[in-house]
Amino acid sequence: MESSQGTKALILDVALDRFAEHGYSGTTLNEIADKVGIRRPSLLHHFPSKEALYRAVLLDAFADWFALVDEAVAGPQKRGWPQVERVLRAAFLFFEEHPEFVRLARWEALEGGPMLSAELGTMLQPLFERGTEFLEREMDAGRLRRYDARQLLLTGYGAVLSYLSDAPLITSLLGADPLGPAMLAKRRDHVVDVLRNALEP
Amino acid sequence: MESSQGTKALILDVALDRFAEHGYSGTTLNEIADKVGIRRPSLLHHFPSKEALYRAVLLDAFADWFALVDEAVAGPQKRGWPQVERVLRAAFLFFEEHPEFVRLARWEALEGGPMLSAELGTMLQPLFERGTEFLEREMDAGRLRRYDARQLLLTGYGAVLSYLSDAPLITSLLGADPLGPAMLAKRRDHVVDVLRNALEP
DNA sequence: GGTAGCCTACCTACCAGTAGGTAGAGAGCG
DNA sequence: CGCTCTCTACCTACTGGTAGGTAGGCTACC
Repeated sequence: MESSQGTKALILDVALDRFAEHGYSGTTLNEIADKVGIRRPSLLHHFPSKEALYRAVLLDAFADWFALVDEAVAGPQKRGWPQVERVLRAAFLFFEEHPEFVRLARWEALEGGPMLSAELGTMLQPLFERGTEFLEREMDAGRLRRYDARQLLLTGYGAVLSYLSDAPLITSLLGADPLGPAMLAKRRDHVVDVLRNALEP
Repeated sequence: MESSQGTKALILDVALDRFAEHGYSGTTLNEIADKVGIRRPSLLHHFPSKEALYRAVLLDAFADWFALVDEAVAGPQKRGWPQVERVLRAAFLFFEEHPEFVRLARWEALEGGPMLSAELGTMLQPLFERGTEFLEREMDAGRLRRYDARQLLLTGYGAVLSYLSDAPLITSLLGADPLGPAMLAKRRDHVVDVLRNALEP
């Protein structure tokens, strides 16, 4: 019971870390089991298969993300750019604090594994639609410059997540740790800045 | 000789396709050999190891990319936004025509394999620096709105490449093929649009 | 209270399958 | 002939997953 819960949670923790680091096919169960401190069969006692473990990790991670979005949207509703900035900053902060989530999502987006097309797609779609509708409403009201709302969401997605997921590459380009506090703050302000100038009417 | 050259080129071709599709660890030599139409040992006659093959593929792909950049920059130099748009559109077109390159680069950026930090990093850095210098010059001259030039380059990188590399995810969000001609044109114009509004003084 | 039965968590030993890579022989050709 | 290319046959290492067993805690019944 107690040790079970602890172990299971620990496995999920370690697995998130490894899958985020090396992707699904780049991670082995032995690797995870070793880090947890048990043998592979013991790991498979808690999760019936590698894929089941991966699913659990993915669903867990996205549950956190959905929770954040709900919370961010539930807050004091503003209009036009201020609301966009509010959500943008909340998302950025979440990603900063969950770098494993970002990389996990990126792997998933690249691989387009079975999880994605099936469950994740249908989980993300409503979110995407909600964002689209908000942007279109604000554009119609003239509070934001007009763009294709879906394209705009994808632009934000790319601008924010690429930086955080591609840290290895960006490190070698910038010659500095892109995930350090100073650089993160710089990045956050930059993206906000660019989008504000592009969006404010 | 002839068949050797042909086979070697064919191997590189197929390997690019597979590595772009499933990444390094998700691709097997058998998979490549099968598609080429030879046995794995025959493949290993042309490239001493999987890693060597991967290196060759990566270097080949980036050689194409560097060639394009040189060409794009060599053209009739303009100033301010028009030059940015020119290069941006050239890059976008190149990526559209080389979707395998985009995904390969993305995978590399994520994995941050040994290739990246060592060779690719040092290959991309001068390019990055050149872009930075151009942007800073134009900003100093007041022909572009002021931003952190490096951050701006990374934003462009993310906005363009995410869309093209994450096609599987975006398909399920958009409910349409993001790599179809119509969608590509839409994306191209959107990114140009956003950046113009953000950059023109 | 002791003890029999069951359950959870973990182990070692093993399975079949597949990964990348090697050895060596045969074919075709200059 | 020698050289290049390809093959079959093989190797070792390791993959995800299974079989079977053990230690220890909880519950129930005498």
